[in-house]
Amino acid sequence: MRIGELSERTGTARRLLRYYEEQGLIISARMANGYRDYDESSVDRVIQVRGLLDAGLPTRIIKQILPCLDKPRQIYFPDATPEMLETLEGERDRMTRRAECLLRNRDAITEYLDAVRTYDPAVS
Amino acid sequence: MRIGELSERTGTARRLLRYYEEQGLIISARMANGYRDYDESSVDRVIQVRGLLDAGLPTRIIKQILPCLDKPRQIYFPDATPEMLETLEGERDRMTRRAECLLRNRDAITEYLDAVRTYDPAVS
DNA sequence: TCGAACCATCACATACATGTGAAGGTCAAG
DNA sequence: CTTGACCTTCACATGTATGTGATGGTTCGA
Repeated sequence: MRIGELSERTGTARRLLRYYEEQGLIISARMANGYRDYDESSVDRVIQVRGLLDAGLPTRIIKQILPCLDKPRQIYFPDATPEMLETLEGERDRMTRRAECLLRNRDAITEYLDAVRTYDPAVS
Repeated sequence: MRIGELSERTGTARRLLRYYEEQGLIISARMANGYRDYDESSVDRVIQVRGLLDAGLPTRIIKQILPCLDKPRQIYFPDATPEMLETLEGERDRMTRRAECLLRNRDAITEYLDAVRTYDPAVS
């Protein structure tokens, strides 16, 4: 598919799709006329990337995480250097802390909303 | 305490503490000589703020969330407008999605690390 | 009383993700 | 064959969080 369709299906500006490609987060083939050509899997990939960006990860880190998500994983094993594995461990732990922070604060918001509605049921 | 101590205890640059104050995320009293004066609760507050920033929330949103976290919550109730509550609900849901995304990807990293180590136990 | 270590404000710079628009090529439908 | 809707690259602009440094006031110990 061309960039316009991918853009619509992922809700992502064309500009950003090109940017993600420049950052090595997605890839595209090229048609004879130079247009980018994406396959179906790009849709999920872009959604993944956006989710991680929204959760505060920079493209540099996302790029390192992506190989972990390619499902038929047989390939790309030998690339893993010890430093890379250490980075991944660190990021994994950081993601855990981030998620915990989000859930903790989310629960506080829920509590607050419940309290407000108990105090004044009219506002809900 | 003065800004230097708060900076050390939270691992946050002085510059940023002033910035957070400017954005309405923390407050400080002033000493006679103009120095900022923080109380103990500022430490937790700053750590909260940093966690949320790291998880991708902008200061604008954090500012709206913070009142939910003040523990003796009796106060500040009547401020809650319906629009504010709607915003909070939206952010709460967004935080849930973010956390899920993080955990999902974290698990994929863990799986990957396990697989790599099964393949080549030497690298761990 | 001098110097070091704090503090203040202000301003400019940077990294990153994103917006926007110019200048031009491709292609299909009228 | 032209128009409009795509696509390309390039470049400049923006917002947000952060870094860095200048300039000057305060405090405290040698």
